[in-house]
Amino acid sequence: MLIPQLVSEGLLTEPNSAKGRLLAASAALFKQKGFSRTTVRDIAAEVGILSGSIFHHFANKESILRTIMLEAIYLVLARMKLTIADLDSCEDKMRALLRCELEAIHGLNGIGFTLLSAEWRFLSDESQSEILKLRGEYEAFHRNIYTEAKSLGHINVEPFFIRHFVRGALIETANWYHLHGDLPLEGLVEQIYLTTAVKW
Amino acid sequence: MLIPQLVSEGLLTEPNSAKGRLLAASAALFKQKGFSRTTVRDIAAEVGILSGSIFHHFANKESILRTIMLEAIYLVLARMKLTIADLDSCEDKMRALLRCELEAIHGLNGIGFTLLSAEWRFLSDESQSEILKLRGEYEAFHRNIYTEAKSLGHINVEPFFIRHFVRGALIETANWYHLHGDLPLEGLVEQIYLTTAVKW
Amino acid sequence: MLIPQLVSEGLLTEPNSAKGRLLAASAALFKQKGFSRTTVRDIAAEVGILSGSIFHHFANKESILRTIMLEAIYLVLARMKLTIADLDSCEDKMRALLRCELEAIHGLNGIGFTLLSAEWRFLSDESQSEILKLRGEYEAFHRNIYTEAKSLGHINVEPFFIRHFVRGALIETANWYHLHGDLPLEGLVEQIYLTTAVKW
Amino acid sequence: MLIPQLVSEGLLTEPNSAKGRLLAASAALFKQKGFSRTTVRDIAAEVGILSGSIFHHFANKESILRTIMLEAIYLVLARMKLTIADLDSCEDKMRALLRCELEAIHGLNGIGFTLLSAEWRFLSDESQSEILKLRGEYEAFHRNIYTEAKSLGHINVEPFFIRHFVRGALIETANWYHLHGDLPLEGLVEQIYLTTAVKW
DNA sequence: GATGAATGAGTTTTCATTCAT
DNA sequence: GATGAATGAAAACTCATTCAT
Repeated sequence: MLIPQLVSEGLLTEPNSAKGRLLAASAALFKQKGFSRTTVRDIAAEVGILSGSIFHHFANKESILRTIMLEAIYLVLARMKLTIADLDSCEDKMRALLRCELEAIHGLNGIGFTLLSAEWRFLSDESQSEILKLRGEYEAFHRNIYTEAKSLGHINVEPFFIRHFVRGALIETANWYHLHGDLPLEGLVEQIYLTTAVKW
Repeated sequence: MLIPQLVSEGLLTEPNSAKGRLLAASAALFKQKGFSRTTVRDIAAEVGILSGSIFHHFANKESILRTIMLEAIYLVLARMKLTIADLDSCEDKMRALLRCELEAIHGLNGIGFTLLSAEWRFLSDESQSEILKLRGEYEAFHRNIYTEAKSLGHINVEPFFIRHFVRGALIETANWYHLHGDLPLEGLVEQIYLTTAVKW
Repeated sequence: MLIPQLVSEGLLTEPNSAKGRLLAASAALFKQKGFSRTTVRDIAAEVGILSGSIFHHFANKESILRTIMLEAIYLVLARMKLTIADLDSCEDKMRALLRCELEAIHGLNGIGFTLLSAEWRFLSDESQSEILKLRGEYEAFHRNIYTEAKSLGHINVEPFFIRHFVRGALIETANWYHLHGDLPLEGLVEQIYLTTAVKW
Repeated sequence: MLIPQLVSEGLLTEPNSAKGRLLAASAALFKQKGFSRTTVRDIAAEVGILSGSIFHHFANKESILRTIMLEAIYLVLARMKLTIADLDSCEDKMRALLRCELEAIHGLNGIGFTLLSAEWRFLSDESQSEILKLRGEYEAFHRNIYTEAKSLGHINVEPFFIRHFVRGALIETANWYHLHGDLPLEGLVEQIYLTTAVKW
């Protein structure tokens, strides 16, 4: 889950470093209270330092958010590629991607994807476009699978639309689905697959 | 679109009153800049009064947001019931509801539904549960239609799941679909209908 | 208790008039929440009018307080004179005055004397000196009795001191003595009398 | 007068620290103008910082008042115990306590006790009950001496009553007695002692 | 790297008072 | 006499950020 390779490439912060603990604490607080209502003092208190010391590690509060988001996407991208790598059938890949995205949304690795949409607007314009690029790569990955699926007759709606619909449906699960409830993640994947795939 | 009946019932503020203008301006600003980055001074300036005067009408900034959201739901609920009223076929009703919700999301009437999810976390706990009640009523309405649809064989997934998926898909359209682009709203409705309805 | 004569002399407001109800409500609120934390809106709400309307009756908030205090002193002065009028023995008079002041402090007539000391500092300088004059008259009255008592050997401390001590002791009862508790007012009077009068 | 022991126990703020200077300035201003009419800007200006900086040390204005009051009581309690420590006769102790309380009331050490009663109502409910506990300890101390005095025949009124009366009389001295006038504090102590002790 | 004190501009909020209707 | 909307000045409080130590 940690993918040390990303750390060595500088894309992920070493989780045990001061900076890493700062990021983890911030992510948790941003998720819980929202970016704008989390103060740097909150974060510092969580880590056990004083607020001024934060600025040895980050230029400003926004850059903490930006780093969190960037790392989240790098992580998901890497995981997605790893997961797909040894799958052949298109249907397996579809299901794998659904599962992968759901895991990201529900925070099975790292901070949880919901932060990205929830606090998106608090990023500076530069940070937003920096992340948009990565997101483009991420979305292309998904769309490609649906394009293949369409050509094979697994779905009957344009990849462009179906990917948007599916993304919305998945993100929304953050608001009602609970990981440790009755339905295992596998089951949720199946429900979505059932809903979108061709039926007869 | 105005539904004067709601005004006379006290559920909607008279749009031409001082309070009404305050609400409209606030909603527009919240949508544009977000709740936390809209100052009461911004709002006051937009309406042409001084910031202190706002508190003649609302106890605090949060209660403006709360009022906006409450009115938005009252409005959508009313519109939904009106729309369904003279439809018979279940398929027509499903499409009508899809269209109705999309109109709400894209702000065709009143403030626009996206505000509700985007700024939800800035409501006080009390306001949140007040709105959750109304939302319950709203969701039940939708679920009922899907229950009917399931029994008629129009869909093959449990109403509970399909409603959640559809809601997510619809809300997400706020991030990519543009009202005045190539695809008319009717077409968007059809794409979602196609995606979720039974295919063969 | 009402002393209509004071009303006819313009020293007391007719309690059933709008102004009178305003005064009563204000006094109650000032006592409960303090002058500075009682808003004119609070007062207006209590009376059932809007805050703006208060200023038809009083020039400003401070003048409400001033009027309340003035009336309180007029009332006590009048009651004191009435009470003393048909008493002969000095000891009876001492006890009568103690009782009279305690009744005033515990609000047996009108607003209650504690307001005077508690909110004194919120009066304008002019109001303060206006009231100080009346207070001088009031204190002289008390001191005269103690002067007589000293010459008769009922007390063994200078009237100047004893009056100050007694006033302090009486005012403080507001913080611990309860009218409807075990000790009747008469008993409290006796305890103070016992404490200050000559013992052997 | 400083009682460094209290500082080391964390009950008193180091008077030379930023927080200590803030407290001293606040106490002086609260005494002079009252709590509600002292602004945080007043306080900040007195100390030579900007108003916002106050909130680095105190959560809000009320907590400044609370701290002042708490420290005042800790101080008086400590002084009282120190004073009594090497006295044997009950009459000496009574006089010593009278003197001790008068010194506190007239601000001979620290802020002055009058602040406690004058601004009491501006404390939050929690702060009030926090202080009430300490006050209970303080009053018990006094009452114990009077209990002893009663059993020795020095006074002829129940300790419960006499303590209340004496406290009232002492507090009221703040309104008429001046430290540097004709009567030395010792003389004032004697007058009260004379008034309350058994006479023959 | 961390501290702790302070900044300073900005925020929401308060509220007595005014005044046209 | 009352209304209700607005004023406007001042209040408390917020908080990311800076910086000397």
